[in-house]
Amino acid sequence: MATPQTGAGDPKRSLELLWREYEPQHSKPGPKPKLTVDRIVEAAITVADREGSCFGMRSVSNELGVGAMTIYRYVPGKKELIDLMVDRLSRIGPDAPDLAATDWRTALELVAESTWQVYSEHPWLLEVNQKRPVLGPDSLEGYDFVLGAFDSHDLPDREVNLAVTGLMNIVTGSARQYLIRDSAEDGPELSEAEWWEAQGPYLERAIASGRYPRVAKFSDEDSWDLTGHDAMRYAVDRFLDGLAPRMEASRRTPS
Amino acid sequence: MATPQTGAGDPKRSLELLWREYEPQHSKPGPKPKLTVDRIVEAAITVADREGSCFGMRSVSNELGVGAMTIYRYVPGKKELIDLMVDRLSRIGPDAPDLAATDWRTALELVAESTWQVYSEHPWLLEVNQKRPVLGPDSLEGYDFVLGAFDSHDLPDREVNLAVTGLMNIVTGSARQYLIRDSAEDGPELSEAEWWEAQGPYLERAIASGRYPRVAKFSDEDSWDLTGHDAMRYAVDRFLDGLAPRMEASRRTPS
DNA sequence: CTTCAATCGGGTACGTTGTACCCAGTAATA
DNA sequence: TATTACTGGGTACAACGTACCCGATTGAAG
Repeated sequence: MATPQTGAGDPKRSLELLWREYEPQHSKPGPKPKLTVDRIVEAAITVADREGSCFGMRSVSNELGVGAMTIYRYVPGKKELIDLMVDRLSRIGPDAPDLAATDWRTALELVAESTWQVYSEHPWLLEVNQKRPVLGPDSLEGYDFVLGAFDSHDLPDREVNLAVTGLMNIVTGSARQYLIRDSAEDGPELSEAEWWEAQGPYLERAIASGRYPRVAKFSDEDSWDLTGHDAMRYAVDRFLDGLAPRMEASRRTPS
Repeated sequence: MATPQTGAGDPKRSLELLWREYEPQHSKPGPKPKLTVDRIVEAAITVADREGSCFGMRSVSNELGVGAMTIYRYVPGKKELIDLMVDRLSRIGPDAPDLAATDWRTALELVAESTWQVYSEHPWLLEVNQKRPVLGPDSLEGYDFVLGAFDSHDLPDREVNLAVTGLMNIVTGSARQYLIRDSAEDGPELSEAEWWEAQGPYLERAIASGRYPRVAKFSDEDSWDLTGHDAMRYAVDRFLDGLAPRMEASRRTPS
């Protein structure tokens, strides 16, 4: 229960794993390893997609058909494994467009949409609590990729950083609100409709009490049923609206 | 480990608890209850502030000086308790200003700042994964309070909803990035400085590899050390910049 | 006052989690 | 062939949420 955190136990080992600096060409005694870190990470992602963020290490072992403790020969612990999984999922595909060749706004919208897509496919990502930024090779490449959207502008470096961080945080924040419920409904929890049906009478009574006048004023309309994607797009759109004048002012002249 | 979710087990009981519709005036046989739900919620918040989101039910019992299972006489389970804690923390103080009497922009900035403050004081809130919106009395009152910022405007209800949701998601998203690390460092985890010191060599080597040209181009500056609050403010400011023309266009004439 | 019944707090115990530890088997080197 | 490092598998433990039981307590009914 209750969301223990994801940080890094032994940072040295964790970073070695992230940057794949291990495996001394394997001319050591002993049997050859049956697994690889990458296979474990891939299997763990599969399991997490199925079981949600509360996936168990035993499930990962099972997915790989090995003993429960075998994984620990490759990965120091669950926290480090999650770090690897997170970094893996921020890998950008080979068919990614060149953001530098695109208008800055459509480029950033594209980044937001594709990030949203990743969250849709792996909602457990939103339930993971990273104590420290992971910054593995794939994350770094993703960041580098996004920076391409600012290539033809002279926005100060610091502000570029702020803009990218802000955009990602907007997408992540919106996704958390709306996508978490899609992941791994374990057991006797109820559906969306059932929840609102149960909650309805209480809300009606509360609104009828007059203690929430402003909510009451527009509660009977369908102003409520907005999808998560709508919410994300609205926030991103307003954010980009606000960013626009600064981008235009810093547009680099083609000289 | 790994973030099991917060939803609602039995919705009926959970909602009764949220709306405090229990306790039939106590003219029943049996000993008088030693505790109240509110005392439990308060104690649980104290414990969570100290131990982080991975606080244990036994710690709450201990804080109250009762047996481990006694809490379960009042609250069906941990998930429901967390729901109550979350709702409790979105209560607005009695000294809250009247947003309707304030300029819309400063009003929304105030909302963002005070939300940030709540997260600063209770970082474990950011680690909690709510599967369904809680919408208890305090949350609803908080929402009603925020709606006051739009009183003197004619923005469509749906867009008001989108704007408020967006603002909250921006604050929450930013807070998650930067505030989670402050909560409950349990055991042999390392400090911020140690982490960056350990990560530094890897990043330098990665950047030197030339695979991240854009990151390399502005990595040696101090464009990186932005505080979480800076990041939040930048995102909120751009969002409000983008919202501004729509707010101005919908300003209600004093007639 | 006695009896009944409902409800209290406390204690014990179970299943599940991450993972520390031990052990027998394997393969490269001397 | 003997040595030695390393493998995967199994057992075991502490901590967790919580189901369950039990004696004690207190109001209502006779």
